[in-house]
Amino acid sequence: MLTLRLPDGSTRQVAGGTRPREVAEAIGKRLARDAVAAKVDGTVVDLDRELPEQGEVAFAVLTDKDADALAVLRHSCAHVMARAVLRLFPGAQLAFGPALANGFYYDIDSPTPIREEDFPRIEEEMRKIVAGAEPFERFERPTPEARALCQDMGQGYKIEHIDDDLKQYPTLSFYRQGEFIDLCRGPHIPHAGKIGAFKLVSIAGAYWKNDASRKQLQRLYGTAFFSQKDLDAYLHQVEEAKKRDHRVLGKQLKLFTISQMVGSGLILWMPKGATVRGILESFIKDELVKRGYQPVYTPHIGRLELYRTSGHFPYYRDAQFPPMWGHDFASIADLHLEQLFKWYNHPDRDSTLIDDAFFAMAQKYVSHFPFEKYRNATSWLAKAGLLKEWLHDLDSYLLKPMNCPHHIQIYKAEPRSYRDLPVRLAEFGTVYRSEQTGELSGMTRVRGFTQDDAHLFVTPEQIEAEVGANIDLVLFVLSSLGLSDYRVRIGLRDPASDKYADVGDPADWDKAEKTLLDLVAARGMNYTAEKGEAAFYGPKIDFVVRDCIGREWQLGTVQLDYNLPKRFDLEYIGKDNTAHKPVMIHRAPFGSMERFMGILIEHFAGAFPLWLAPEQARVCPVSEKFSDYGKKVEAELKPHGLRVSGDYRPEKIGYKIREAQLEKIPYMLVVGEKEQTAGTVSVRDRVDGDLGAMPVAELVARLEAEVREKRIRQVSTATTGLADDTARYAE
RNA sequence: GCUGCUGUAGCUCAAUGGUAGAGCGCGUCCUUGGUAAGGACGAGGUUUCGGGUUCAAGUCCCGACAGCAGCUCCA
Repeated sequence: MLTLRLPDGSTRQVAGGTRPREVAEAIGKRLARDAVAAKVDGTVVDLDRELPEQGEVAFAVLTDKDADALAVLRHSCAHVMARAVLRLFPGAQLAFGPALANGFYYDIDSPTPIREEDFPRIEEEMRKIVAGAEPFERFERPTPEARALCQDMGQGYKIEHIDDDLKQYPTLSFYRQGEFIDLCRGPHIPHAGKIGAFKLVSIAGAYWKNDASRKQLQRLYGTAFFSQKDLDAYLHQVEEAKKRDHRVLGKQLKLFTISQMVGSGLILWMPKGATVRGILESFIKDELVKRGYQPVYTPHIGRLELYRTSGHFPYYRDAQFPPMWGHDFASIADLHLEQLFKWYNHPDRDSTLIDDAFFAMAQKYVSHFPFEKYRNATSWLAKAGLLKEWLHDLDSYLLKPMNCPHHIQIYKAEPRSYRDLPVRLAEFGTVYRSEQTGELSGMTRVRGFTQDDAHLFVTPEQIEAEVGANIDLVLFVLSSLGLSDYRVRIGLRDPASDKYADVGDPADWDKAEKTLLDLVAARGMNYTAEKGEAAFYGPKIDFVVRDCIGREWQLGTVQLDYNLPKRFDLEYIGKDNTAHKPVMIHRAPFGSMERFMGILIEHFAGAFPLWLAPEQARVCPVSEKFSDYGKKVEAELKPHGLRVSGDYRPEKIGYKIREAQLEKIPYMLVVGEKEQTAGTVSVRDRVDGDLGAMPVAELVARLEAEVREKRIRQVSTATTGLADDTARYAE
């Protein structure tokens, strides 16, 4: 006998090996009809999976009301889509096809590429399959047989998956639906007829096993719901979310622009955007003064030697703008070195061609390069080595990819005593990174950006308090702006990755990682610890938010670093009158002004709270006759530091209101005959509408209070994910 | 960087291989008004750039550049 603990708290005795379907039938006809899957001790299973023989389990029948059921439905819909594709694209091979937070995808390798034009006929085929309402039938095979079955079906990726990841299991499960069989862990809905509505969304490339060195497959995205109504609501929500896109609003509200003449990924802040940014910067600066930071300014470039010492140059070469070599030959040699590597990856290229071009250029410029040695080198590796070595002896300047090396030099500029620590050096430091073209995105991923950066040099005893204070600072900043929809990620090193191979002592890493984990745990914060997410010099705590289409972006960050102090040989004199190594904390509560602004635009849907609004109020005279009075009101508000403008065009009041409303100006000040006579203004609130007339002094008091309190009246927190990285890998 | 899609007026978008259009915005004039769009007229284009096919290219082909979506990357 098996005891089931039902969601209502009651228990029920059933025979061992009973199926959830039978339990549902026993409970009620309607439940049996609506059942989609079941949940046993937190695990979602098919309705036909046998329950344990004995003991006691938590048991629930899942219907279309449960989020878990929706995920099952979507995974099943992925199978339906794959089945349709196999019918229409013979020879197509299937890779992975999981459910996502808002839909599903299936990675497919088809001999004839699938195009968006094919969506209607794939959907048509899917409709037929759904109408057929055939059941999803689970069966298991011993792993060698399972492999053979995949071979029979010509599904090479499934075989590779078995060989790579599933060999340790004695048996593997498949799901059959009509002629379609797929290696799959499940669970699935009882039959395809449960899929009430679905839609293919997009198609994109995706690498097999997420590895850029492997074959690129086609990833078909779709979504599915229990009803057409839910699908329509979702699509509507997606459309609404897109209206908040900072790239759209940034243009509409004249906050920023990007010019191809300046370059892609380089943000030009327009006056209104710059106003918001300026206020945010002042806000942070005020906090930093209170928290014992000292301002510094450092230049935008630095010697290559600086970044060789810090490790940035060797580690992130690809992501940096090339060094400004002091010697023309160096840039040629640098380019040549790159070509050598390319040539190595494409052995069909003729290396003598590169060499000839190289020599022709090189001999014009330089005599102290070991030409003979280079010519006689027998392997590409030897050539690359010579070039590298020679280049390494040359100095140059680099656009700074990070601020820390500069700040470190300020620390080093004077002898430090333990009495001076912690030293907290802060700067809105602008950095440049040559991000891959495919990565650039509005303000959220750019090539030049300003970090609200600071570096803290502390004694080991101070780490806990200082990291803790910085976590608090980030939380304070986020809450000041009403940003509550974020997650906390602790980035740890991945010992298997060579990214961390040469930097730092494993003991220091362990110590640093433990410190961060302990601090966050002590605060009771929810977090995920992710391997391989650490910076190359140390672990970090990141605050991650989502944009309007569901992509995740790191904003605030606090990073602990034992390594750069060693690389730069930093020290302070301790109580014992001997030199000690300080520990560094890198931190940026906003992250970058650009990215933060982009997220903030979406967060407020462009309707900034009064304290941030680039234009706080606009005077709108009812007719030109009252322009003079309007200008008088404007002049009375400005000395209070209020950002006020006036609309004195010969337009009707309705038109002026509409424009101000679309520009998301918090207050519209209507003045006409009545106001002029009474010496008042009629106040229209962006959110609440007409507030009636009031004296100017009352208006000033009202606005000043709202600014002082940094009052937030409207936010748009609902994010709609078209994409989601919490994919459930149910193969 | 990879795969796919896209690139037409300041913005959003039309235009079967045959004279490039609309709405909004902009300018001028009329209108002087009471809380989300008054009216008239007008200016505005090397259809991203470079090649090619064709009697003829915004339209078809190739390449570059840029944007979008996804993948990879992200100090």
